[in-house]
Amino acid sequence: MHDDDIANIMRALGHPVRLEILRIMATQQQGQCCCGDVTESLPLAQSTVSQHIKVLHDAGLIERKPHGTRNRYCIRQDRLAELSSAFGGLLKGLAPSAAGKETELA
Amino acid sequence: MHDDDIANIMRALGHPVRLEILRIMATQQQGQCCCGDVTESLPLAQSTVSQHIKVLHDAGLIERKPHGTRNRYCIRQDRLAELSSAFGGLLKGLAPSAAGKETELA
DNA sequence: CATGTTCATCGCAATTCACCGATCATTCGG
DNA sequence: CCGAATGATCGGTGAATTGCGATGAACATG
Repeated sequence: MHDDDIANIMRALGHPVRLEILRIMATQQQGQCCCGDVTESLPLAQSTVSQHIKVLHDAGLIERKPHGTRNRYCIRQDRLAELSSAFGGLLKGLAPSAAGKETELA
Repeated sequence: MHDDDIANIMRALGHPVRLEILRIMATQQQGQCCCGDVTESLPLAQSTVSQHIKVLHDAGLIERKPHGTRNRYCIRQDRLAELSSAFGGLLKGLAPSAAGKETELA
């Protein structure tokens, strides 16, 4: 995972409403929910919620499964895991005296 | 740490240049460097770099210590630790079937 | 086929972001 | 006190983001 990817995901997570949307999705039965469920739980217009969902989807954080007249969304745990690992790597790279660790080991 | 705080930090980290700046700071001797060091390593104007540094500083991710005619910046490891913990909590809350874990335990 | 439901998408306005060059404040060396 | 250096900040431009209501596409049902 490159900086651009990490930054993209971070930006997608960089809005309180989107964090809340993810949480709502996680709380739903079987981790699945549709746009309406989210809209009900938030003081925002349906179009706005749909936009936020799109941002999360574009970042690859959620998955869309068309199902009849509505869409089911669920969190992509695989991507969360990837992110977690990439984030860990990032933090490690920023740790004190990570400065020449690789050459030390070489 | 609330969603707003997390989102703020995520947004600060949501730009590849800022990730790179943090890395540059970490690579520097004693984890300290000044604006010029960063500017030298990036194909951006000094004012732009200064802007990005300000974003990181506003997010509380770096610390500024005026030192003579220049400013020394360093990463705030304490804040990274906080973030790491908050991020972990976020991921846990998004994990599959985190849906009624608290009521289960209660 | 007509109707209702669900939601993505399309404008649109207001705000924020990213980048730049120019300027200003601070500080060190003579 | 003067000039050079460093870097924050200002003003401006173009692009992206955030919010909204309205429209449109896809589907289920009568």
